[in-house]
Amino acid sequence: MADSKQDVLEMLQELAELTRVDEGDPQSFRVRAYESAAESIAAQATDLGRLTAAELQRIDGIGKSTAEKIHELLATGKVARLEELRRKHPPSVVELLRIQGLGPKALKRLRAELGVESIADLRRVLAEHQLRTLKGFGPRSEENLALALARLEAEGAVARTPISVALPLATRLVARLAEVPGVTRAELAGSLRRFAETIGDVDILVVAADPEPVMEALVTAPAVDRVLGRGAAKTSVVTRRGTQIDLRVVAAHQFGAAWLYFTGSKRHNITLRQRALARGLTLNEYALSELEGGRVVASETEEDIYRALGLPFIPAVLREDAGEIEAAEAGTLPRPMGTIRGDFHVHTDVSGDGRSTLAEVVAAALARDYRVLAITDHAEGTLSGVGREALLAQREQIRALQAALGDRLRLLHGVELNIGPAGELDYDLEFRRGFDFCLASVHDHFNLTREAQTQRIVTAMRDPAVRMIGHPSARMIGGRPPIELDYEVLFAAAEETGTALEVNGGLPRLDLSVEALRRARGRTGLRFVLTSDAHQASELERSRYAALNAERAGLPPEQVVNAAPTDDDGAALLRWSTQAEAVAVAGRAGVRERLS
DNA sequence: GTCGTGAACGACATATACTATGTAGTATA
Repeated sequence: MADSKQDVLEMLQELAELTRVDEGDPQSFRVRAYESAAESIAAQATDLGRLTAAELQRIDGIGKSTAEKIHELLATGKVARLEELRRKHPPSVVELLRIQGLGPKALKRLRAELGVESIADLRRVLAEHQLRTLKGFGPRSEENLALALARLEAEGAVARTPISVALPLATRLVARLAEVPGVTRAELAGSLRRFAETIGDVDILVVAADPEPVMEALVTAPAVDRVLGRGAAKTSVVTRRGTQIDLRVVAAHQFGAAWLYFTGSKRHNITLRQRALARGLTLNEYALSELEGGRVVASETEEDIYRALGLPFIPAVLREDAGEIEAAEAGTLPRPMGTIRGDFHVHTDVSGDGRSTLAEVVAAALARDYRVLAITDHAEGTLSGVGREALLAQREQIRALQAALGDRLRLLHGVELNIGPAGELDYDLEFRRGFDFCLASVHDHFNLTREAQTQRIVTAMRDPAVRMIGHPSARMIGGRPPIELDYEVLFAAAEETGTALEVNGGLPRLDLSVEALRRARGRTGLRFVLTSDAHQASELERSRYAALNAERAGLPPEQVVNAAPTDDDGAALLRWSTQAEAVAVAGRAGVRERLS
């Protein structure tokens, strides 16, 4: 029953969608109830199949009716109410809702008054100019629907954009807008600022007295394909590859309120606005003001607004209405990661896919004021890997460089081992022990069973030379799904063997994921390492993304080896890396004794 | 649909921009 949760989620989401069509009401409370039930289920870690109806109903947002539907689904594979809705609203009708600009109310009227039951019907009605005969519709509605329909057919389903694609695009656009004369500030907002793995659109906020040249700069950007809407306050465009960009321009004194609003999440905003109302205040994207009289209480910075609502500042990565507002009130918000003082997963051009020389990578680490740097090129088991001689030559190079560096930066000669399908590792134990630092990662055999995948990694953890597991799920956001893993077993083995787990900051990876890291919270024996997995010197900055990912999960900094508090100056990290060397030489058992 | 209060019923997520039509739908966080 590994996928029962996914089945239930899909059932609830389909119920919500079909009920929206059924009721023709964008504000339906029934739809909202299904959606909120789905969110509660999504947050559940336990296997739903094991829960009784009574236990299900104890979950917030799930009552008698939904509990029964879940049981019905798990027992029979079907839900009568869903089947009924499916008959009433066939896929050809539901598909119509994907047309931009066509909502549930218009859809209901199109069906009732013009008999539109499919995209083909809609095309016919548009061609015969029947739509403009309906009250509330005119020639422009016809024209726009026809355009939206053509686009939908050209593009198919619009997928969400992976952060690895969206962030570089958004960064370029922000830079372009920042250069427009009169612009005093340009910032990323929305789900990108919250560091979501995939994003629906790019949100950008600009401060300028005159919005006109800013809007003009956006609509004339080379990547822009078409303009969805353009006004004095906001403009929306779509790029050639189908990513929507929303731009807002505000006055400087409104920046905080606007950034807060535009960053979201939507649910976080709604909860904040409710909180404002409870205090006799109202919050919109321009200001927090008094309900009576409208006097502005705060608007210039996000900090001001949170303070006026009786809250400390909540970092953008936590704004999901997943308990962060309550935690802020109680003073139990997770603390941010400290300054990163070292990296333990870095490639040079010794790896087939590496681009920078050892000297370039070391120079970049020095520029970042790192205390420790582990060079970890690929072992021979992967396509980009190298044999013993190349690695031994690299070791000589590193030792010589270390002598020149003195104690400014501690260099570790490491290696990224490949974990075979049965947990086998490159070289032999003797050779592996010769490294200062071994991390081991999965690079192939992605389709084994959950038990086999878990076992191969646990086997690698038990190797005396392995100190860290790299990108444990091996996923690529927007590309390859994660391998199946039993995280309970994985975490227990990591604790038992003292093996650290990587938080890989490479944007296609972000592995472990936020979801997996959340499951690790509370396991105080687990240790994590933020890494860049850099393949060129400039990519060392990706460890910052790893930090954002860890913060998003609410991971305590003390469980993260290389995110020590700023006043520590890397001393703890040096101890840990020295310990790593000890592990490589002495093996696990000896170190456990020394640590205890 | 769920939930809290009181045992059946009302409340339930806010506030705004843009567009096309002439008040309301759709969309955004």
